[in-house]
Amino acid sequence: MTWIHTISDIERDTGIAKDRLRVWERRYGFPEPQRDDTDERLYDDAQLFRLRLIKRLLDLGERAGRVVPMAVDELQRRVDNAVRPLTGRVLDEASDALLNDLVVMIKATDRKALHGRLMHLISERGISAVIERVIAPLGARVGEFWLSGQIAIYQEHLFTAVIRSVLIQAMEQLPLQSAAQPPLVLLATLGNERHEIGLLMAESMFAQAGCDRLSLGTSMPLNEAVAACLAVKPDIFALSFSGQNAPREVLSQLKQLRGMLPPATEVWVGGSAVALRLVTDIAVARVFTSASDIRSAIDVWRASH
Amino acid sequence: MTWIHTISDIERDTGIAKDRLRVWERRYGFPEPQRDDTDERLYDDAQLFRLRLIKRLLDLGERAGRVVPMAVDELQRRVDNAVRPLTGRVLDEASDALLNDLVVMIKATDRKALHGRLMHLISERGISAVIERVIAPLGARVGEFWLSGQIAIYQEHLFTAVIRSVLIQAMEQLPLQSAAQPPLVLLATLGNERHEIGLLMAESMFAQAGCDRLSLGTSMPLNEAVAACLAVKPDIFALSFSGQNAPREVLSQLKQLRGMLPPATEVWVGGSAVALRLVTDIAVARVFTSASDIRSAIDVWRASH
DNA sequence: AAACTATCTTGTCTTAGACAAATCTTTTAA
DNA sequence: TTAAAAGATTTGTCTAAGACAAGATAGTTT
Repeated sequence: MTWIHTISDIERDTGIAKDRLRVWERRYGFPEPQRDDTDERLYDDAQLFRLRLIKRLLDLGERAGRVVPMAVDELQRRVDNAVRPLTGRVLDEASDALLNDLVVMIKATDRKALHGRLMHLISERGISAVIERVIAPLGARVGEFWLSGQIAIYQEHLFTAVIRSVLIQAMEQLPLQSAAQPPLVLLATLGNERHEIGLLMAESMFAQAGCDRLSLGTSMPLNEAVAACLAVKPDIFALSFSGQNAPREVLSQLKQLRGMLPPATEVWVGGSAVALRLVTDIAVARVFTSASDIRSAIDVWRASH
Repeated sequence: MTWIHTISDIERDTGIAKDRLRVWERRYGFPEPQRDDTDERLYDDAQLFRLRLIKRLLDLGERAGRVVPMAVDELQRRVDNAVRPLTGRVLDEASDALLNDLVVMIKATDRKALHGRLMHLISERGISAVIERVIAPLGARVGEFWLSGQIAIYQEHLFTAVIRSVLIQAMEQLPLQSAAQPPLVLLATLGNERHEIGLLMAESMFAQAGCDRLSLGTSMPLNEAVAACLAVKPDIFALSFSGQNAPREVLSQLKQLRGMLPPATEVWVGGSAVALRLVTDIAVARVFTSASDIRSAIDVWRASH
């Protein structure tokens, strides 16, 4: 079954504005959609798919003039290359098999099996190990499968729903550590970032480290995030960025943020590392590439307060 | 402090597309923004505020030609009139004072007090009573305060965060009712609907009624929601609509949904009643105007299965 | 190598006109 | 009197090509 999409559909599905699509067509000759009887653009599935790849590469820092005219397989190759070093941290066979099992459950929308398996894993190995070795790489795989059309949006939502429920349940079950003055962590995701899983994983790690935490949820406008931070006065402001974010955008947001927050508030960021490699150089925020680092960072923080 | 907004800001903050803003200016003479040195539109706070009121009335079913040229106080009056019958279910003094207390906490961003007070109320009166008499009307008030600029977006997010955490905690604490075959409820919010609280309240009610439930979260595209429903095969598909939704839109979505789902799957909808009055007439979904009805409806459902 | 300048690139804004789908109003028929 | 059909209006979104500023790249100089 092949579908026909209007320019509005394409804008919604890819995040590329209508103006931008039209100007690409004028300048680079792609996409050149069919027209209906009133001369309005009608895009097909192949164009949508190619545009998704293009968007991904643009978010990774490529320039429009270079990638827009590129053929599909070339685009695919480049996306794979860019993504491999992140997704494919060499895994042993057992872990790989486990992940495959879980992916099969997601594709079969077998939420009960997924939920049960994950809860069992957590009780066996502990929450932080499962986050780092199972949930995080699983999230990356799901993202890739979605990009290549092997997983539907609703399956991704179901996956998110299951992870959300698993992690919340696991957090509730953590023993109450009544430290005298636990650090207060404010969590959020900036701008258009709708990926909740990264945020949940971070929150779980903070929970396990005995922190007092408050999550603002996803998609906070920058100035609102700052306002919230000034009002709540957390010790740490933790942000999560997925691969969907353009590196430039991330960097500029973080710089602005740092400038507007009191120096005493630490800014910690985590997520897919593409965007964050840039940040490490500039001392604008503390970058976490691995979930387990949060634990030790909190210990250090505690020691110095 | 008065702020200047570009047309993109206005689009983001009000949800009114740029084209629409320009054509209103051309046709109705409002908004007529200042221009910068390159002739680009610059809107001020008063215009933004008036546009928010206009958007609200449009969502309530008014037509653009009528409301766009209207003066602010007239707009305000009409919004108040439209909203009163929903928000203002006559409250006794004690309840009113309680709500005022809670609003004060929100304005002071005192999340701990809010969390504590709500948890205490729940342990005292039970989750469903608190949802119906406290959280639901509180949500309505917060929405109104946000519209009139007395509550910032981040405060609304904080409020949502606190409610989310309170309700999840309360759900976890519910006794495990191991009925033989609990009904499976799939929950979601359609389209642009980002209001999570309604969904959480519904989920809590289902949880209390001993249902097996799975929430897809907010903003599911219609066709994806259908796909999810076909895959999960729930007994009940529960949808939440806030006042942000245009009645027509809601109705058309529900009709489409009903047509695409198997007849055995019941569709239950709830939320601010404006949009839903329409639905009651057409037998397309079961409408809930009060949270407590869910409980008895589930009992009925159980009896017949 | 760092800093400055100039040249491209690229996204977004501008204009006014056209049109289809939705909604309202009027007319016609049962 | 009510219901259906027809006509008129409203309204959101599309179209075109041009302009421009901010950002990125390349070239030059210190």
